[in-house]
Amino acid sequence: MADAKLFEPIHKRRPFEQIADEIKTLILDGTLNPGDKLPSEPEIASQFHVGRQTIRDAMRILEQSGFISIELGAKGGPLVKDTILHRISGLFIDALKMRRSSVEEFNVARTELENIVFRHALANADRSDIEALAENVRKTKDKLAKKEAAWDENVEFHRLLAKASKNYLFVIVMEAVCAIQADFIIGTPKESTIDRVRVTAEEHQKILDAMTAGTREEAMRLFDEHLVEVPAKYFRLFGKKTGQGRGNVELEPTKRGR
Amino acid sequence: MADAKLFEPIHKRRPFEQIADEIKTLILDGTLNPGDKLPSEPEIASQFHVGRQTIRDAMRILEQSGFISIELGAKGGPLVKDTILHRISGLFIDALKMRRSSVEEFNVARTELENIVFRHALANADRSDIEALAENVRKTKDKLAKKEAAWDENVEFHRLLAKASKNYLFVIVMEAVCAIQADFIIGTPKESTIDRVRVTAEEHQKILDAMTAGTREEAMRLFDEHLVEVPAKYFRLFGKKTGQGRGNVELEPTKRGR
DNA sequence: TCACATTTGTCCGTATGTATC
DNA sequence: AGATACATACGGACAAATGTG
Repeated sequence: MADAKLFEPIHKRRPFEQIADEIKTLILDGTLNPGDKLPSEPEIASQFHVGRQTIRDAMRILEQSGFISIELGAKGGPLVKDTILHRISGLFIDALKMRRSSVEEFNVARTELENIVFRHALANADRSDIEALAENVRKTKDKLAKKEAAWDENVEFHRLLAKASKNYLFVIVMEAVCAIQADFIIGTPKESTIDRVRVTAEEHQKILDAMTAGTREEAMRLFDEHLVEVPAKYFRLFGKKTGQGRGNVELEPTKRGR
Repeated sequence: MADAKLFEPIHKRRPFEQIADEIKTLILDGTLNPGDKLPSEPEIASQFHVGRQTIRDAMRILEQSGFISIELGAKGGPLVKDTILHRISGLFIDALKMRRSSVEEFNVARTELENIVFRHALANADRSDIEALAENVRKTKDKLAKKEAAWDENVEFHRLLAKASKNYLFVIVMEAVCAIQADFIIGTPKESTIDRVRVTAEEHQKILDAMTAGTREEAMRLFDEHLVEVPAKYFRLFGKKTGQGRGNVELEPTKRGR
């Protein structure tokens, strides 16, 4: 009897939230699919019998939740597009910045998470996964031969491992881990980058070889050694001001050329 | 030379996005803190020299990103409030629904993640963490004595373990895991719930005892046994329609009493 | 190259619902 | 109960961007 749900309706759900929910449901249940174009804002507004402003608020929610993207111009408008993973990664970074989380914490968690994902990739990878990993290493080496950095390809290797684990939760978490690391890496001296990428690519090759021809233990050992820590000196997740600005705050106006 | 970043500016950053970013930066760098009240919409609009609609769009973004909440009425307005974890959890659920992820996948990932977090909690928990866990178990038993379900308290036990791991990344991930599980649990027959909660609370007590008085191995064994799987029959993450509705789609109007 | 149509982005004015005093 | 202050919502208008003829 005395369950929860007794004190639910603190405040009514706002109309633009309801509309966002309805459209979100249409996407989740497959009525609308990625690639589908939604009607224009005035069109949706008239169909829901609300004003344009309400629809715009709903569009902001759907955009921020990673369900749609909006394109400008004549053939533009709301487009169903799944960018949820990107949004999750962004919120992870925001959360860490908000809590002033340290790079040491990240290194610890990343090591644990990557190891789990690799174990599952080792157990569940099929032929197409191995092929994708091989193709990734090949592409990376091609780029390196042309003196290109190929940082993205090296990160992609880890994403492919997550995909090979056959567990979408691992895919989500690994995507966030990669995004956080990329956020750290920005600002790294470029001279060291190309060499670092080369070493990493070599290690990826050896890990892949061990996955196909070697033993499980060997593969896990190589992967363990592969997980170098992000140096603390590249830590740039905010953490300056102490925050004494309580109460109402004056905002700085933006400069907009009009 | 031929780096990435050549094809960056697909579309310019919209004014309401810039404003959302500026306010977000003020929060992240500590100029604005949780509990601070932002000026009213017209006030912010005049400070940025833009119209109210632009500010409203920015507010929607900040709200959806978990940085502010908006309160109605005279003393209302935008309020800095960190709900990022809640937003991340919501996006996790959305992502799983979008990919029609199975409950088996969730069980596998949850087991792995909870085990890691528990190992780190075991290694890093301090006196106050143990005390918080003990208090949680005590409160749960009190509620059970009064025939109340106390489901939330049992979930909270796992959140407290994540906190004890001293790693905020684990806190984030565990929060998401708990939220996903709660999403599954909705719809579970109520008769079995109260007994289930009682068993769970007993196991929590034993785990806590092992953490304080027992051996590390014993604690981990008990925790392993504690992680029962979410039965597949409670799986209710969508997955019906096949999605043949390509092209422009007619939306259903909402019924609004006016 | 030059209009033209379409759609989002933006602004203003006004009205309503809600919470505080 | 009434006044006040705020977000929410409506309608109309123009500017900016983009694709088309």
